[in-house]
Parts: sequence; structure tokens; C-alpha cells
Amino acid sequence: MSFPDALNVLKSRSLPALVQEELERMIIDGRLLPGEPLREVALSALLGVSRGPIREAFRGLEEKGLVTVVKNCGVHVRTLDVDEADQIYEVRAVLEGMIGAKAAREIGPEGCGELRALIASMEEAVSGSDINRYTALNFHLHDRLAALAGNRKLHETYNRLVSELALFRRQTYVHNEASLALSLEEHKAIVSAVCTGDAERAAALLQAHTRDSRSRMHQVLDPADPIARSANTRSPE
Amino acid sequence: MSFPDALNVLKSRSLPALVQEELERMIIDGRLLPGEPLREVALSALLGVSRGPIREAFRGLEEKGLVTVVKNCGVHVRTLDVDEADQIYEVRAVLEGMIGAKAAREIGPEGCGELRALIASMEEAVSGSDINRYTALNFHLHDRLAALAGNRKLHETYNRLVSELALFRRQTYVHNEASLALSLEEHKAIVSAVCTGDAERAAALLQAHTRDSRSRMHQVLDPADPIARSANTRSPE
DNA sequence: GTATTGCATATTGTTGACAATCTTCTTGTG
DNA sequence: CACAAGAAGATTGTCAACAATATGCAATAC
Repeated sequence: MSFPDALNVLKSRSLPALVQEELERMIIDGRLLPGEPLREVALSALLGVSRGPIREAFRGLEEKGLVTVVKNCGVHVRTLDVDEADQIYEVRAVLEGMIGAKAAREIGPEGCGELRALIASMEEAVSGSDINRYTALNFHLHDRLAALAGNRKLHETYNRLVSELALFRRQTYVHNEASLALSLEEHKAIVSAVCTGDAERAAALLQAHTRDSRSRMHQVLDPADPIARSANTRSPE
Repeated sequence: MSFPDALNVLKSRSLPALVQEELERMIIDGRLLPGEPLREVALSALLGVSRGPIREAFRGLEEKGLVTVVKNCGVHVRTLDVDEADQIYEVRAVLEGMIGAKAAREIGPEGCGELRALIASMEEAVSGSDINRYTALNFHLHDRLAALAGNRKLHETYNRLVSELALFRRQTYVHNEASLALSLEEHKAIVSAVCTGDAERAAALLQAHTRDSRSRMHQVLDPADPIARSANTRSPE
């Protein structure tokens, strides 16, 4: 990091903000698991700050829905049950439809170039059976679509729900090479609809994609579940 | 407050949580205005607590989008510009459609009774030209609809956006007796569609209602604005 | 008169200390 | 041996003190 960059960080970032971001990363990428306690004193030692900023960060994370704070008992990474995950998926599907429609209407050549480059990278990841890379690109593609829809509140609202889902999806995100290939085809179709300006198709494809993801979650949890049955050979998200 | 209630509050509610709720009420009901600074020391004296819990509450409010926290400069009630308000309305319209459809499908006799009672109260408020009471009932009706949709994440997502809009709407919420009467008719139609299980109509009415509200906002800000022109004789929200 | 510098004040950011609460372990009793 | 009570330890909640930073005002220089 250059001196100007370091100076900028020092002047604009407080300890609570930095701590909150780090803890959020740890939660989203699985270093902190649902149900796991977050100990003020241990984190204070680990991160080299006093407990005050950690307490402040906890409040932000609580409001973001990633942790639960119980007076006198401590803070835990929040656990999400299947009912709540279902509810999130239901709302997410509607928002995905909105994202697809708006992105298809608003996108320009630069945006399409970007999405197509992401698809190309995803193709490489599938060829190399690099599941981790594919997962990261998958997330990035959806994030970019939400941003290209051109409504920041929509993007934020979507991201909030997706972050909460991360508490749950990690337990149920199971895939193999066949399902990766299928997922890639779905993403290609979505990007194609968006880049040709077909708002209705883009919306429908993204909504179906979300519903598949939800069905697949149920299949992993309970193969006999009726919702899971609709996910026979669909993509793993 | 009874002793058991007071004991319950004491055992389960921390100072930061109480402070956050109080500040949020002050923001939503206009006692604290957008742009207004929130001084730790002054609030500490006012609320009778030390600065630590206040700082914690600020972090929660920041994550909720109601305040901005700038390092070394302090905390201010967030100001919302018309672009952001537009974006919120756009997302809100889609969520309202979802709420209307789901409420119409899921509602039972108790829920309908509740909504009809609220409409009756709103009729009284209109008869008595009690604008404040009508406003509170109006908000309550929308909140109950969102709850009756039967998806908690949808309700929370909707509430978050509505809370943020409160930062802006207070400046633009203008009405008179004629517009109150019109608003009441719209709400009657919405409740009627929901209670007869007409999901499509309920969704369409709620979306139109939201779009009217947005248009009206623009009319107050700039009568020559093209978006405002579509709100000629519509209801004030 | 204007611009710059220095100082005082107000406020924020962080830390450590103390009190309160919960959990776990140990001891005593039946 | 099982259960209850008490003590110890771990942790959280809050406060006050100190350091750091921003803002406003007065004094000085050009």
C-alpha cells in the first residue's frame, strides 16, 4: 500500500468500521460459522484493538442481520433456518426479476462486454473443474447484474438478502461437474437475454434460476421434500 | 408499566438497544430532522447514559441507513435526495405488488376484519379532518398488509425502505381534505381486492398507489417536473 | 483589508477499570 | 451417589479518563 493510500485509510476509516468489515468477511467466507460465539476479549487480542470498537462493530453486524446480540450472554453468528431461507428466496426471486428486466433495458455495450467476459471466465473454471473459482465468479456475475440494473437501492436490498443467505447456503451448496455445466448454460442464457434487451426473458430466466436454487437447497436438506422434487436435474444454486 | 414488565425490560434490553430505538423514533416522527447533528455528549446528558452505549446505537442506526457517521466529524441524520427517493419508490412498488398478491392469497377472516377496522378508523379521521390521525392509520394499514403477506423477510425489507423514505417524505407530505378523501377511496379498493382474494388486482392497485405517491412527491418539489404531471388529482402519498 | 497562523474549545475515538451477570466447578448435605 | 448451594472464573455492560481531531476565533503579517 502506498503512503497516500495508507494515509487515506487512516483518515477515513475508524476501528469499528474496519472491525465490522473484517468480521463480515470472516462470516461470509466461512471462517466464522453460524452459531459460533464472537468473544469480545478474544477478538480484542486477535485484532489488537480494545473492546469498545468491537462492541460498536457488533451493533452494525446485528443490524445487518449477520449476528445475534443477547444481553449478558454474548454475540453469535446468526443461524438461519430453512423457513427463513425460503422467505429470503421468495423475496429474492421477485428482486431478481426486477434486476433482469432493468438490466436488459439499461445495459450498454460496456456492460455487455463485462458480462460476457465473466461468462468466459466461468467457462474456463468449468473446463478446469475449479469449483471455488466458479463459485466466486458466479457471485460476481449476479452482483454485477444487480449493479447494472441502475438502481442503487435495488442493489443494496438485493445484497442484504444475499448476505443473509450466505449464513445458510454454505451448508447446502453442493455441486459436481455436471451441475456446474448446467449452471453455466443457465448463466449464458441470462446474459444473452440481458444483452439482447429482452427484459421479459431476462426476468423470467433469473426468477427461474432463483427458484431452482431454492429447490436444490431443499434437495440437499431432504430429498423427499416436495419442493426439492422440482430440482431434478437443475443447476446447483 | 407493571413491575413484571419493567423487570422484563431490564433483563432483556441493553442501553444501546434502548437508545437506538429512541433515536429512531425521534428520526421517524420528525423530532430529529435530516442533516441534523447528533452530539454524543448532549445525548449522553439528555438520555442519562454514558457515551459508549450511544456510540453503539449510532452504529446500528448507520447500518439501518438512518444516519451518516463520519470519522472525527460526528453523526448526522441522513439526508435523502430525490434520486435516491425515486430509487426507493421503484423498489417499493415491486415489493408492494408482491405484498398485495401474497396478502390476497394468504389472508383469513381475522386479517380482513382487522383491515376493515382500520379503514373504518380512517373514515372517521377523514370525517373529522384529522390529518395526523389519518397519516398514522395509513402507515399502520400498509404495515399490517406487509405483515399479512406472510413473509417476514418481505415485511422487514419493506420496512427498511419505508423507514429510509421517512427521511424524505416528511418534507414532501402535503395534503388537504380532497386528497385525503381520494386516498381513502384508494385504500378501500386495495382492502377490498385483498379481502376478496383478487391477487392480481390487489397487486396492481398497490403498485399504482406507490407510483402515485412518487408522482406526488415530484409535484411538491417541482410542479413542472414530467413525473409530477401524472399526479394531477391523485392521492397525496 | 485580506490571508495566515496560533490558540482555545468542542467533540470524537479509544482505552482501561469497575460493576454486573452468567457459566462452570467445587464442596457440603442427605 | 445425587443434588443443592456457594465460590470462582469468564464474560459482558457501562463509565470515566485521556488522546486525537476538527472548528472557530483572535492575533499577526503583508
